[in-house]
Amino acid sequence: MRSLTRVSTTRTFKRLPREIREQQVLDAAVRVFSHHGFHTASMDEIAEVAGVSKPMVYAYLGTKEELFIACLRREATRLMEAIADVVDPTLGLSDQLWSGLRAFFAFVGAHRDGWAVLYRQARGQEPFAAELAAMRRRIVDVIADMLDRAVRAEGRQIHGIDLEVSAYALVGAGESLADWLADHPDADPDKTAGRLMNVAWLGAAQLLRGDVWAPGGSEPPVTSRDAA
Amino acid sequence: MRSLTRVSTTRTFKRLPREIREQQVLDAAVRVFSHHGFHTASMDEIAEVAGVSKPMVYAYLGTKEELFIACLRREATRLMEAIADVVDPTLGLSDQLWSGLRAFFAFVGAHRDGWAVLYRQARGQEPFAAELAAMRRRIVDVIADMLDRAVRAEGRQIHGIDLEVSAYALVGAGESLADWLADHPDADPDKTAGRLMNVAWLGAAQLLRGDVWAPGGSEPPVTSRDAA
DNA sequence: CCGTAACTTAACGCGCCAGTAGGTTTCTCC
DNA sequence: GGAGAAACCTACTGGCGCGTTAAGTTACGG
Repeated sequence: MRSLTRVSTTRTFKRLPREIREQQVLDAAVRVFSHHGFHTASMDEIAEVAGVSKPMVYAYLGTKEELFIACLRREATRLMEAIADVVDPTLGLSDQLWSGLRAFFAFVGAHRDGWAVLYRQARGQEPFAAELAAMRRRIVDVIADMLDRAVRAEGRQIHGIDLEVSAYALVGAGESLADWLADHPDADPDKTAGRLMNVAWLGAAQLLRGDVWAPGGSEPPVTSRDAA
Repeated sequence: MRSLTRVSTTRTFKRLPREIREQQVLDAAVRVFSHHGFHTASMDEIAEVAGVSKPMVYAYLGTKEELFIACLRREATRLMEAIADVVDPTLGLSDQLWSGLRAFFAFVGAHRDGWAVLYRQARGQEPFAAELAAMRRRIVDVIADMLDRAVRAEGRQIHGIDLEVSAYALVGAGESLADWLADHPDADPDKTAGRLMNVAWLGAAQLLRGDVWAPGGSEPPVTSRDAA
């Protein structure tokens, strides 16, 4: 049974070391996953986009699920490193936050596909959601710690869970704006970071000072304003 | 060809009007979708959980995709109504926000599955993400409008896109905390709402006053470019 | 220029699941 | 009490895509 294998193709196949191939496959996988979603994406398409045959994908990266996890880890690591490279722990809280946010939005602006995989895909699909949640938890803890140190530096204190929830809100706002950024290619990452600082940090600064919003009266909750 | 239909089962099946069955199926679908995700969930399981045979599901709610959309719409409608029922447009901005947030978190606390479907599932799966995005867009516009009116009431003005992004950040923080709430069954929805008010509103109040955060040494990030 | 390892194409099995065909039981209303 | 509709079932099927294998082909090292 003669199978019609391409006989006279001039196309020549570069032989590349495994590491490079793996990165190419991961690149393709991130793109395909981000466009189609985990389940809808097909391994055949990923292989094709990577310019590699399907058995290679399986040989190097394993099953579809393992491949997706590899994508997750790579993108998350890149993101974390991009931020860690830039944040200077000797600086003040607001400066740390500012530089971190700038790096964060810059990364998302430059890796929209990766962000889509991390944020939109992994969050819902249960095997991965847990892993993703653990990563976010680490970030939240870092932020909460920063807040805590800043508060203590002012000689005051905030209850742990309040800190955690505040940090969670900040992280959530950041993720949400990142999502917005991913959908607005013309938007400027730096400006987005600045806007988030405006909304979030001004509020956080109040918190650090000990100002608290109270639901009681119907008056504007403003803090140091001439009281009504 | 004899098909072995159950002949002598004593088990009798309650016959219920279509409307009730539909709700039961939707309840089951929301539960299953929220646990497994759209693709991983099987129609067989939904039917089983609903206590109904599969053809019933198809007869009443249509295909899997249509069923999911029905879930989406029902949960979203419930959520919107829960909020709209409570917000009094004659009140001030902060009170509207506060009552809206309370209703929002109360709903999420009481309908965790529904929230999971709306937020974690629909956001990633492409046919639905667009629909969901449109809903969020409406909410963002409402918030941005509230901010805008409040700012104008103070005789000032904020550029449209800044308003939009600020509103987006607030909504994102809210969604994120709702997510947190869904994972912490013991947490108190009202307290969570209060914490978000603390972080977000105090910051927003500053914004309304015209205060702008500026990075330590370098250029100012955003809003009122009166100076530069 | 030969052997070997990196690749390829081209199948295929198999499980899973959306969706359907067709029959049976209860309700309703005249 | 009977006819027609509406509620409900069991049991199949068709297809798709993961994961794998078999057999051939090209490059590279010595």
